[in-house]
Amino acid sequence: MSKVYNHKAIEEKWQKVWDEKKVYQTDTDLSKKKKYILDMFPYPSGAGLHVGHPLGYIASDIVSRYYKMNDYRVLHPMGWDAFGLPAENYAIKSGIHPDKSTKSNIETFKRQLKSLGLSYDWSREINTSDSEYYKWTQWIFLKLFEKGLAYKKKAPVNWCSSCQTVLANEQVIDGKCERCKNGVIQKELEQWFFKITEYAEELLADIDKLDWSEAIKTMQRNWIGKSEGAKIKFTVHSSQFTDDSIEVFTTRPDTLFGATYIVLAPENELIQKFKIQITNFKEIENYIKESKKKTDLQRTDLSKEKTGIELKGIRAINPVNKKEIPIWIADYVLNNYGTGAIMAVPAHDERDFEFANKFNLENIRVIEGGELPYIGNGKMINSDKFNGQQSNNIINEITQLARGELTTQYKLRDWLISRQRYWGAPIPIIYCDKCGMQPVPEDQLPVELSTDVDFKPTGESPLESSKSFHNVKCPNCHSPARRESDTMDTFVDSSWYYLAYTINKNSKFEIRNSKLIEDWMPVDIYVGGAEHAVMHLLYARFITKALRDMKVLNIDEPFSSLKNQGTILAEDGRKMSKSFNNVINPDDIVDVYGADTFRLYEMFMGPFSDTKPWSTKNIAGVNRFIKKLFNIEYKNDDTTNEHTKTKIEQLKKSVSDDILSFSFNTAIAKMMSFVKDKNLYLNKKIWQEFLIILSPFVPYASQELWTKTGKKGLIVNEQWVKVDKSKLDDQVKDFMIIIGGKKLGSIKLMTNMSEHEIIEQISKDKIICDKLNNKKIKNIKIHENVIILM
RNA sequence: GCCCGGGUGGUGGAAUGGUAGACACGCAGGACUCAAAAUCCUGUGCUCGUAAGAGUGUGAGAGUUCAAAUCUCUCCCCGGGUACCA
Repeated sequence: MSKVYNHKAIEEKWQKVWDEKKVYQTDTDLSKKKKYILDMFPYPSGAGLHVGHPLGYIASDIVSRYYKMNDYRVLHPMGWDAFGLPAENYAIKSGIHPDKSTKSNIETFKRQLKSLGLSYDWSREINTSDSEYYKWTQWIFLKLFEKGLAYKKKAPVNWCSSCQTVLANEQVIDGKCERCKNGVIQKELEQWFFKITEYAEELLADIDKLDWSEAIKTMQRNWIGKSEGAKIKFTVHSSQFTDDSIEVFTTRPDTLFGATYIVLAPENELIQKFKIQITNFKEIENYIKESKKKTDLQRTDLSKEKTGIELKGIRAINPVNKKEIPIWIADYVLNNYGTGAIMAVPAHDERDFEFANKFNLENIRVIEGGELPYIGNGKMINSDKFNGQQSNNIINEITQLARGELTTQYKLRDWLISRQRYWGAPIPIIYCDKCGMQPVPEDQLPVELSTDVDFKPTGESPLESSKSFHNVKCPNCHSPARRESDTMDTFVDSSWYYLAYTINKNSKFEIRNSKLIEDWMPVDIYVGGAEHAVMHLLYARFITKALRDMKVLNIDEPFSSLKNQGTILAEDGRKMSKSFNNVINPDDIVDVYGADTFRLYEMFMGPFSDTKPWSTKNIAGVNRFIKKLFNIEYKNDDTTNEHTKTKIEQLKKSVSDDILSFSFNTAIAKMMSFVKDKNLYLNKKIWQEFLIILSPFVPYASQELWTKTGKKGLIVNEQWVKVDKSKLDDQVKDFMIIIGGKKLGSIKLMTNMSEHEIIEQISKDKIICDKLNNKKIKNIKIHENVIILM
């Protein structure tokens, strides 16, 4: 009679034992090698845990358990990225304070995570909205401010004038406000920035040191976007006397003789400077107004029709040939890259070519080569003394001739951290009429969020409405002053959280000169979604480097290796979303099939990093596998056979390898194959070894089965299996025989045979000889399991 | 648009230059059962064939190679990011 697998009883029983014995408390024995295995912490949304979250958490749990059983001290913590926009929007709708809703969401998340049997050390839990945490977010801001790495400048925001509020990009749908459907405009505000561009070169160079996927590394390189080029000044000529000029950035100074017009970004401040000389200024102003309605993405879309307008009344002079050329403004030029102005070379640039064609602008070819626009290198023509030379060899000389300057330009922009929102860490700055901008003194941190705020949009940061928050004394002269009411981007909170986990709850958190941080950093394995490929990872790398330069940290990079999980789609192949009504709640799966089945299913679905659809039907397979384990019979003595010895050694080796390479789906397939092998002769020792291999994947069931074999202790405290390499190889293997690129068939051979013996064996094989048709074998080549006859 | 991935049976996937489809779902047949469920056994890419077998097959097209799902190029489709969602 088959035994019943009662997942609920098993899970309840062992969860209690784990809690009581505190088995997942971090081992701090410094004589052991360390592994810091970290999940990207979740935003505790009101929707609760999504099946996509645990994909990464289960994977990192398996790896953590593996390292613990291999005698490492492992730090494997979890916490909450608790600040953010949704809680605030929810507060506007429901009147429930973000602090309250966030706390209740966290409770739900934590219960859900615990039910999955994840081996987190919950004594190290962190919460970014806790003032003890954001005190240090603010401290980092002050340090950056002190070093000149935090500064203020004007920058545009999405503004909805009917809601009187700043909108996130996400809240702007087709240029309209998501809530009231009115048009959104760009409005300039004084905002705080972090000077990440100061680290552009190092952020780029150190990518080479990282054990991350090439895809993510390439994305980071492209985002930083280093390009070598030149800044060149074009003198502006008008009816009035002027010595003004427009500076452009170009990556192709070699094409200077082909520059037939200049284009300024609509926001370029030079336009205001030339106001008097420009004869069609009204039209220009209209164009600028229109372009403020578009995002950068819309503006630079190559497939969209180009727009622009000429600045009449002024002309620019090409410094190399003194030719007078027109000046235009067009929104395909962005103000935040380069100098906000370009020289247009329609013959050798795609966008300029399209623009010139539309507005009938001149087109001069200066490099020989393919069809126009030709963007490659080649022999110079129409370029005076440079004619005949190779375009890529003249860059220096032509830049000198134009009195330009060779420079390096990055696409990376400084990090805008101001948010006109409530639910974030307040920026610790005070404005005094007498003393100006004053940082909040360190001993006055944290600057706590006040609770007497109104969440209804008024056109100002919600904190402006709080008198207790807003009105303060100047730390310098003690006269009445006002507090900065913007809060920080939540990416600031998540740029340093990995440091906070290194401190156990008994010690007070102290970021400065912390031995504890030094003992654990850097993170050895960082696991999370590829949606964070650029921004979060780049910001965290920047903060780490900045803290290193302040002598707070002694590492260059926070995350040594990175593993990205793929997205889990709904059964219909679309994204899981409330609006499609296709969301799977992990609780339901755990309730019906158990946590072990849920874990095993998510790991068995497919490659860790692939996007893959959920299929509730397919859960049956892994569930049957677990049930089957409870009916496995083994001999209570030492007898076994050679086949079983080889198979268990191969399994130990390949599951270990698969865990380290995050190939959990194939590891599980191999365990399934092992169990269903009919030639297996299991004894107790081999069965116990199998359970150890199984235990990181299904911690509850493996513990139950372990106890059933008569073991008293916990399987998590066991040592990982050792591989006996002498038993690893099969003695007989299938070889494929190939001649002239065609397969003749296959032959079973001993793996230790010599070439001579192999030829002998082949010539004895009837089927192969028939196909060979008496052809003589002159030579053979052996690759792995392929024999090529020649 | 730009940057980065991906496309293999009815389905999720395996194979990273060497016998395509491991493992699992589903389906079909069988065993057990009064019956059903559960469980177990057998089969299962497609086409033709009773079978042996033959042909064909990894989004489309071309190329490199003794040999391509795998490497190169062009195209199509899908996903992630695109700087205020996190």
